[in-house]
Amino acid sequence: MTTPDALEIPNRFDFSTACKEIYQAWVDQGCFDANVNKDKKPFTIVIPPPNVTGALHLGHALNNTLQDVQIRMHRMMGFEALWMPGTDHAGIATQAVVERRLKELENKTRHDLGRDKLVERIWQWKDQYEARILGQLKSMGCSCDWRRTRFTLDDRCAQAVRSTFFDLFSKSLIYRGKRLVNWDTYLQTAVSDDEVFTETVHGSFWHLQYPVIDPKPGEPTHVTIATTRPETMLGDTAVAVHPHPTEALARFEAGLREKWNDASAKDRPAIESQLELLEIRRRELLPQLELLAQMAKEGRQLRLPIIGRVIPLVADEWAKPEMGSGCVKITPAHDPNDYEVAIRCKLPMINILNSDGTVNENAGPYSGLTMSKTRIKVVEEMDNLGLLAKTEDHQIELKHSDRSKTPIEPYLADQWFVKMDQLAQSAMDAVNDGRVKIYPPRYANGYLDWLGEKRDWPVGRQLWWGHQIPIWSRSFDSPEQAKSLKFQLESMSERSAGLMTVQIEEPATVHACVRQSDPALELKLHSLGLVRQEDVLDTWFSSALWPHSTLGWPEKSPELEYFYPTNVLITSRDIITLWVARMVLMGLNNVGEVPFSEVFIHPKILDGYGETMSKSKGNGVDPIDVIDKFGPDALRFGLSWLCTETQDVRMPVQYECPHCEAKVNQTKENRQSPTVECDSCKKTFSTQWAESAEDKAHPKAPVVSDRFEVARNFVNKLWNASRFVMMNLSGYSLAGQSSPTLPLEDQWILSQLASVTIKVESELKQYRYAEAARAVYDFAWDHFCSFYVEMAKPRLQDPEARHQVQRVLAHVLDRMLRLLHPITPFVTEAIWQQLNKITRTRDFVTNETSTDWIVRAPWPVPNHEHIKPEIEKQFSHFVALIGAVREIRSRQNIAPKQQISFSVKCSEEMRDLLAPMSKFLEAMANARADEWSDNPVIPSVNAAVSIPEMDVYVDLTQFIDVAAEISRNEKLLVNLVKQIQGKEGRLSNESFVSRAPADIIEKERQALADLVSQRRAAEDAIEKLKKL
RNA sequence: GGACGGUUAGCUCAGUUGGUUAGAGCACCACGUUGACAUCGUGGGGGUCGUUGGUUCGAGUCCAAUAUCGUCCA
Repeated sequence: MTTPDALEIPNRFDFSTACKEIYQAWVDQGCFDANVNKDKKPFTIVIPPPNVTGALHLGHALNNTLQDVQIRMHRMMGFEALWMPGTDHAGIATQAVVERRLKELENKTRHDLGRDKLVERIWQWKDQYEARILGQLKSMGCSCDWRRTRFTLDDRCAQAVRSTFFDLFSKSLIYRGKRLVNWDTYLQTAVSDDEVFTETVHGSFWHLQYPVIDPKPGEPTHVTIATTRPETMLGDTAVAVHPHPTEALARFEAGLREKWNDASAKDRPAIESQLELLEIRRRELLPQLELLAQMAKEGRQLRLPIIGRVIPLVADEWAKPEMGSGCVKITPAHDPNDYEVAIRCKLPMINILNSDGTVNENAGPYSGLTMSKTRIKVVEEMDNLGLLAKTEDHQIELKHSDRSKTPIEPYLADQWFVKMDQLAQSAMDAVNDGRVKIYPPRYANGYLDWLGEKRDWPVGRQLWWGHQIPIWSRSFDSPEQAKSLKFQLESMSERSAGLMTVQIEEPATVHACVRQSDPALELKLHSLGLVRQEDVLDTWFSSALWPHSTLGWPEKSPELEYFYPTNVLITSRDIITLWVARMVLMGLNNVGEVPFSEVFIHPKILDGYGETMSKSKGNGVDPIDVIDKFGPDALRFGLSWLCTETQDVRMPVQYECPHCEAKVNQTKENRQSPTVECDSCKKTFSTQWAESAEDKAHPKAPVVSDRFEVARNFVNKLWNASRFVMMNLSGYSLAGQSSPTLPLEDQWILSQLASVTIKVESELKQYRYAEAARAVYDFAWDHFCSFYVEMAKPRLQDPEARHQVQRVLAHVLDRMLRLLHPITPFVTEAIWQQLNKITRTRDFVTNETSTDWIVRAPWPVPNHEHIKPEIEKQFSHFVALIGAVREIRSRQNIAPKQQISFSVKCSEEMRDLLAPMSKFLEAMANARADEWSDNPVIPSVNAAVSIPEMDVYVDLTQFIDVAAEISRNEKLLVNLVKQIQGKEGRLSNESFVSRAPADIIEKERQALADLVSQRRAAEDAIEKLKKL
């Protein structure tokens, strides 16, 4: 055994070099490898695969820390713990990033490169960022089984995707339909609703007039419609009016009155004014609408201005008599509601949009103009024709593409859908009956509400980066031709082998779905005139399969058998619907079991302004910056410390100037600048936004937050406490008889250790990370360092006591390290290695030999026999006593080196308990106890302090600062009087005495008596002091 | 418009079933550095818990209303 002296262990944990070595050793030893092992129970987490769009930020760091804590804890508990790593191809997000760079750096579009070349470029990007992401995870200490690393676009995921698609298609759960697409005219692709944001912009409400063809006497010559998008009139194929406007208006009014009844007084005036407007509308507009409804029934027609097309006036309930002019223009190809009307009324559909955002030949004279130019021209022309009735100002909620920030042009396109009815129901059932538990439970609402809508899932994307839809199609003019092709396909051997399935989409399109990549079959289909669908699948389609595709599905692999269902999914709340819900329903559909039994939703990390961190806002923080400055353990402990149940984490961040290390607050102004000038040294540094060579020439400033200082300090404290223990273990041995009764302080720390062990485990199992971190922080800092280690110091000098105190120190340190290992893996491993050099037997409860690596050490099992509430209570007398003495010292400004003495008035039991601890009072407060008795000699000049069951008299004969002592007592007196008044008031309250529980009343009485005696003591003291 | 969450010390946050004087870290003040740790130690000052009303012997905690901030879904 070698015991290091102070020089051998530095007084700082050098995380920058140690962590790399430790991590490599863990990997080399296979510490993170999980294998099918029937002797152990599995514990599995699949990582929420980070997008390969860019590097990880602090939100990912939080997410992955929380997972690693669970994995490491369960691994120590003896589970076969598998953390499945991987990344997500992230469809449009990644393609958009690569396309943008292509444009910026080479001034090329994706069409210049072509599909294959672009996809190749994206793979290069993916390789680069995947490496960066996995590197970040490793720096954080994530204990993933890297041998199993997967990617949502790799071959095995592709197999899972095709099998799933084939299965759903065979069950008729996938179909093609019309859907309004959010067309991004800049990227020339459709973007999903989730990739769209709305912005209120200033716009207008134009009232246009369409002439009636051959109006009869008494009939209007024009029909007025109002629109915010006049250019779409070029695609109008009808104008609709409600078939029964009077009834519809009455129903609307009834609804409004009902709302008035339920409304609060504040909201009523608004409804009342609505009702008034309704009355005017009834008088002035309704007769006209009735007339138009009649005309619609008669099949009257209108002439669409500019284009000259004859369009019908139709009766349809979509036209709301309470809205606008009561009539509505119908543009089926650019509005989903109009599309429905067109289906009901059998109207033609005319698309006027080119993919680049210009209007096509259907737009007549404006063909080739952009939509916005077309709008101006249309309005001008309508005005010239005298058909522009009026123009109103109007605030419009305009959709924009999140990727390109340009306005969305909506139009209807063919789209593949997954039918959600049964699938959604299965996922709702799983949560309702508790097979999947969501923590915190309130998040189940959003999940259930969203699934409850059972909206079909549009899965096609007009992209090149993703899983291409495995369908080959051919359209015919007549249904007979389609049927004949279907027959031909169905007689092929591949169909009978279950490799292909065929369906007809009305009226005359044949779709063949192919189960797995099969060039020969594809060639055959091609020769029959079938062409593969261009679209790729929504990125969430492959993500939805992640828990089982990573384990080998569709094969019945041993891993799938053993590790599935996984135990918990840890993620953030914004993808509960997009991802969590879909994993549940796909898991149930494909494997027949839920993918995980628990879901933990953790808080989000916000910046100093309460905004979510994101790369585009420029307020993201690279966890590597934090690791470089504070170390990975501090990052992890800090994030766990902040991970409370209800609060998002607000984290103001600063640039750290690379020239002078001063902090520069990150603000809304500077967070997107490529360079920033330091407030204090006035030199310039660069940021993540630096692109030009000139900007990059400035050194880059890391972005950090002082919210990690708590954790950094804690890691340092832990390191140094361990260092102290190790420096004092010479002669240590676990062997040898210990005294039959341990001294109070030993029993106390062992009791605290057992309690904190129970608490940490139970909190972590409930995903209450902050509580667990706080519990272990308090134990390590306050209980172990501030008291136990301090009390160990005199005992280590005492040959009689040394052996015993070493045993307890080693035992507590060993277990504390294991308890902390899931949260702070590196520093605990580093200490463990040092400790192993001194001794391998440290746990006097189990007598076990310590493991080579703490990562493989057993999770500490609390020793319930050590828990002694009465010991903890007794110890609190000591804590109170030392506090009282220290306060007097401080108030009297007595130099620390100056010893003082005091007497204690207390019971015999208390004397027997505390007198043996006198040496600690000398060491910890430089105070000597002269006497412990029920009637001590009281020093002539003293400061008296009353604490529970004791009166302490500190001898101030040599030190008295009368003024300070009077002021201390007066302050105390004020406080006491306040409390006494409160208690007296309560106890003299008849209803309190008669209704409150007896034990509460007794407690109050006791407390009051105590306070009164303290008040008398303080008053006496003041009186005496004033005489001095 | 709907759902959910926040509002407690200068800042960032805890506060379990309602029960002594509402806690922590940072910041602040005073004192302290010849071996665990100044990324430290000791002590101190500082909040009546967004507002209003209610239930109760007793409310930061339960209920209602209201203000305000945020998130998600329409």
